[in-house]
Amino acid sequence: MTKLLKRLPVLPIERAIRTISGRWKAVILYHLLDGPKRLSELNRLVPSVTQKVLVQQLREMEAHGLVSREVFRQVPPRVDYSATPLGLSLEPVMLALCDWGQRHAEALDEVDAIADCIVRPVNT
Amino acid sequence: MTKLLKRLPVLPIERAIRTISGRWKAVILYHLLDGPKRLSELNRLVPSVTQKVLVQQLREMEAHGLVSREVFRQVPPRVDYSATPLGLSLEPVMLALCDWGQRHAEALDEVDAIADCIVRPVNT
DNA sequence: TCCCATACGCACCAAAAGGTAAGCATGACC
DNA sequence: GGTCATGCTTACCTTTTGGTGCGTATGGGA
Repeated sequence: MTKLLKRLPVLPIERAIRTISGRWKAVILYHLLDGPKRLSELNRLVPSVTQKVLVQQLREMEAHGLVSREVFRQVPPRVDYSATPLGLSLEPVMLALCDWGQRHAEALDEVDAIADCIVRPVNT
Repeated sequence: MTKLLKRLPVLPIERAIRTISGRWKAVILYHLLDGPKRLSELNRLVPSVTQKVLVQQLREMEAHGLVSREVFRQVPPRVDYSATPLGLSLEPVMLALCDWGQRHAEALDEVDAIADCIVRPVNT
């Protein structure tokens, strides 16, 4: 675990960017915003990510306090990953990033392949 | 220039993160928020960045539409880099990231070495 | 016994990223 | 001629990142 805990930058913006900028991290966190997920679930939700990188990124987000990991004593093995309150507090930031990303695509005339910005399902 | 223009992700949030997550990019953009800067100026403002990486990141931000570059016909050579309107539109997002970064440092008890979040000087 | 689902870990590798240490070009000035 | 300031460019290198392709462990069920 200490191997994972790379020192974060001193500058707050660099720090924030560092915590969410690894491959698949934003996607992973997006899926954890609406509840705990098992590794296998996340793998099914994000088919293109390799298990190795998925575990790696989850472990890193855990080390940075965005994600918590709960191990159940059962077989088959069960481990739930959840967004921590700190991780959840990233939602508006992620939304801002997403809105801007869409704006950026429009500005560069690349709207053809741009996706939506629903970060968390609307609770009814 | 085509060598620099790496395809941006389809997902808006990944796209946004990709445009600002390179080394020194946030710092560079921060300095451009309050007006055009020459390469040498930026180098003095951010002494730790190497010229090679500075140029590289500026060129990439230019390719992504965040930064514009104006070449003057003079000697010594003069090139001004400015934040584009699109680049300027990142300011609130950067502020959100910065606020969150500070919050993150507090949450992890690492407030000792955290910096401020003044993104652009207050116009009086 | 085998197969299943789950959650990892490891060895290896290619590509990407960032950095060091040069070099070149320009015109102006001495 | 040399020096200056500026803005690059290049070669080389190290480190980091993300991926491929295995392997291991657990208990339950057939």
